[in-house]
Amino acid sequence: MDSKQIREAFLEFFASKSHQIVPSAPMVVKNDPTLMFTNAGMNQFKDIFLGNAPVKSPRIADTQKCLRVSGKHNDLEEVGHDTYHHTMFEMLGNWSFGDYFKKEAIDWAWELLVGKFNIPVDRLYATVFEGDAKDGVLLDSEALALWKKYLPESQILFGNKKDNFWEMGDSGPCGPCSEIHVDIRNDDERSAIPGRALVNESHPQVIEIWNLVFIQFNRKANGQLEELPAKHVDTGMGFERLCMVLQKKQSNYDTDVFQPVITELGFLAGKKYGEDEKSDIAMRVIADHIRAIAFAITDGQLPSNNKAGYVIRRILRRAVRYGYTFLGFRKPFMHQLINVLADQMGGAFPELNKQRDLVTKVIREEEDSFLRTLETGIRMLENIMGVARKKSQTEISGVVAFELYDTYGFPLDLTELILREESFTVNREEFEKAMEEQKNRSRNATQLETGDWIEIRPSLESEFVGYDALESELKICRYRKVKDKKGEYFQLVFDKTPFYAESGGQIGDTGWIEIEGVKLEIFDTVKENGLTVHLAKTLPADPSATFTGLVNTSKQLSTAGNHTATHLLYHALREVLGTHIEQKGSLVTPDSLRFDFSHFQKVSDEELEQVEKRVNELIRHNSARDERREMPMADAEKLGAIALFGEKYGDKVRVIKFGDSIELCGGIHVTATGEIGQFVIISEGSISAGVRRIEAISGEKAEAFLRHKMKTAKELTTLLNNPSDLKGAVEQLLQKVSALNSQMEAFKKEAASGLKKELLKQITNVNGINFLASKLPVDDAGIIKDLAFQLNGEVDNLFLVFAAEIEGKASVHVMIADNLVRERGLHAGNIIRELAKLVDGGGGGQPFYASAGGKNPNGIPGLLEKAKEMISE
RNA sequence: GGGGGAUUAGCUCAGUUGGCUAGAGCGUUUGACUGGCAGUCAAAAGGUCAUCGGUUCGAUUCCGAUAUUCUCCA
Repeated sequence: MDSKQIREAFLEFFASKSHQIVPSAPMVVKNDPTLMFTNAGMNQFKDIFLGNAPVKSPRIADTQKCLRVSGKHNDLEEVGHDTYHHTMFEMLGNWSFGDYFKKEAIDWAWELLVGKFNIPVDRLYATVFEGDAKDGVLLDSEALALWKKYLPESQILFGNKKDNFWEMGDSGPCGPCSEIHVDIRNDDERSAIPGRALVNESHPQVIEIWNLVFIQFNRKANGQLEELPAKHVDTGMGFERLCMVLQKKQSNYDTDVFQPVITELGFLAGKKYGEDEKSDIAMRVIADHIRAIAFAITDGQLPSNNKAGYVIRRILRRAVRYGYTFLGFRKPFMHQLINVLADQMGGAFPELNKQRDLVTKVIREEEDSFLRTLETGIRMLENIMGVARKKSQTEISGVVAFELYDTYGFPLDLTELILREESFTVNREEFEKAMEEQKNRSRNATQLETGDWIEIRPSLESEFVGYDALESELKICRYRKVKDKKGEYFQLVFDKTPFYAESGGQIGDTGWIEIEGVKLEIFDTVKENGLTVHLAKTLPADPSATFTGLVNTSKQLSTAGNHTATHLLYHALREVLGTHIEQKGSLVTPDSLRFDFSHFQKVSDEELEQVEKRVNELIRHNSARDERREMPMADAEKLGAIALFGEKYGDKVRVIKFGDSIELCGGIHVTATGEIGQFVIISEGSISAGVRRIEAISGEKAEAFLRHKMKTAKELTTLLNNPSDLKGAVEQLLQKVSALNSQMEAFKKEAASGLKKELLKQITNVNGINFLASKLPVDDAGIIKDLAFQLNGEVDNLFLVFAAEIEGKASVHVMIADNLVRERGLHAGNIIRELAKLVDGGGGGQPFYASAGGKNPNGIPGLLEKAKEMISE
């Protein structure tokens, strides 16, 4: 079976057991502060497990794109070195939400693996939770009994809390799990050492393939477990591993999931996979990472310099690093693999095919930029080695290596590699120490304490009523205190709320909750795991009372205007530039809007003008908002509604339509486009390869902006005596200024040359030196400097002192011919320090030229005298 | 969120006890050589040294803030 058939077989099997098959959620997670990427199949159902969302379908199965870069079983730096760990992988899973439990989960797992996939029974092992005294949980005898139906006891193992008890976090739903392991070693090895001894021992050929989690408890913040009323099943089977087992390979990378990319890579590098351990590792690293990067980008996460985007950038750089070191690539190469990848996986994940060009471009750009970073690092390393050589050291300080890594992003392994070639070593201990310090600093800075939720009344979902009202009666269901470095605040959850939580680029509402004339400020509203959480500095006196929630209407109105304007902008962009425009990001605040979209060139001024004009036209059409809150996804698609890549949508979606602009959107909008009033584009630019950003304003802000512009223009017109052609008048003015300037330059030059002639006459011979000391009638230090340099070029053996009064202060300059500096040991800097005392000032400079200033211009005559005395000695 | 860097010509970057009339390479323009192109040589243009404030006689350089950006950690 090839990988496509395996994926299909899994989904078909569970469909036949009345499971609803759902698409994979995006790999990039939104609305969950604890998670950046989907790292397990259950992530998209977290809301349901937490009880924040209702069960839509009791039985579900899917294949889920997951990304793991850190965690207890996974370290980015290890991926590629073995044959079965990955950054991105597919997790096949089946779920029961309060429906079937252990019996069906185990029976079906068996039916599929043994009955359908024909995995030999003697190669399978199951683990069962042994119980934990501290938690007061007994051995999972139910699971044990079920396994005994299929497996001899010699193939059933008991696992402790670490291996066989699954928890989502410090608190929340949890329960025992049962893992299925498979032994794919050859018969000789199997008879030498029983597979039983190798289960959970990180053996590459005795591996866990499927984990069946039985969620039956809820762990409270105090650590206690309570039995859940509705029990769930959550399973996950690593797709790549399954393919390895079924295709009878010894490595995930030997399956048809990775081989096409590896073959292409070998072609590009001129190497064959399987001939050299080091280049094999590099090829595995790249084959793995290219998938992670490509899917992250299609899910809307571009590489960037922080958060999730930075994780993607680091994965890409790791791959480039391996290609650079072990495959000899010196030019971008990763982007050339996208075509093969898209051909192979675009069927199951169409988003990859659709965005092939963008992915290629973005990766190429990133590769270029990292190769530049490497160049800079290599240059710096060469300097460092040069210094070390001079001091005849052979060890480079770990602090220096750490600086290279920490500040310039130059990886330690490359540092060591390059140093080794030149017979240097690096002090690793110092490096580790510096790293440890950095980690401690970060940890201390991110202390965040969250208290237990205090429940006032039970609630399943907090109902959002803000589409219809900006004011509503509400009750607090639960609250908790959160403490971070800056202070503490409270998170409140209401039974229903008119406050819009930050989502889809639109920032959260602010406002108040009021009781008997007392107002409590809500300073932000956010979404956490599908729950709308309101932030307040303090708690009300009686949290159990009924309040009136009041949204800050003026702010929200501006926000709504900007949000609708964003839709119109998107629409206009597609009209003017073409339908290849895809939204890549959006920020809607009361003050402005920001819209990122895919487009491969700069948007020209003409196009920008056209877009702006079109949006204002759409505003004047005054199209009324046509809102459908519960439209089935299929109908929305038929309507031609625009959806976002990387956004998770339910079966029922909200559709917002203004004229021909139709989008899936949960945000707040004006009732008709006319309310926006006005739309002005402020800037257009690039934020990454193939992605442009437009910033714009609307409504009152736009009006104020234009008024200000007009006022400026009007003031200019007045200043220029009301010319009929303002631009022409300014041009004329500029011309005049530049003509005057050059004239003035000429005059100045003439004056200076007159002055110069005069000064030349004043030169006297003192002690064989051509001496000149003069107070100049000049008010620009630059001219004095100029004169000094000119005279120095024309007169030999020159020693000159110039002084002038500029804006009530003294300015003094000393110039000494080079030969005098050399022969007589004169130093202008030292001399001027002496002289400057006479004008209550100080100064300095180089041996041949120095300048000084002083507060007392009356000292100038004395200063000039003193200069002569100094030279006469 | 915390730490460390960077911001100098169109681009890539130099520029240390604070004072060198701020430089290099590439690119651009012009000229010369050449039948033409490529090329070589010569010359020129191009800088609010990110912004604002402070220290100082004097700041690209030191200090502080802001913006942008890179990088590491969480």
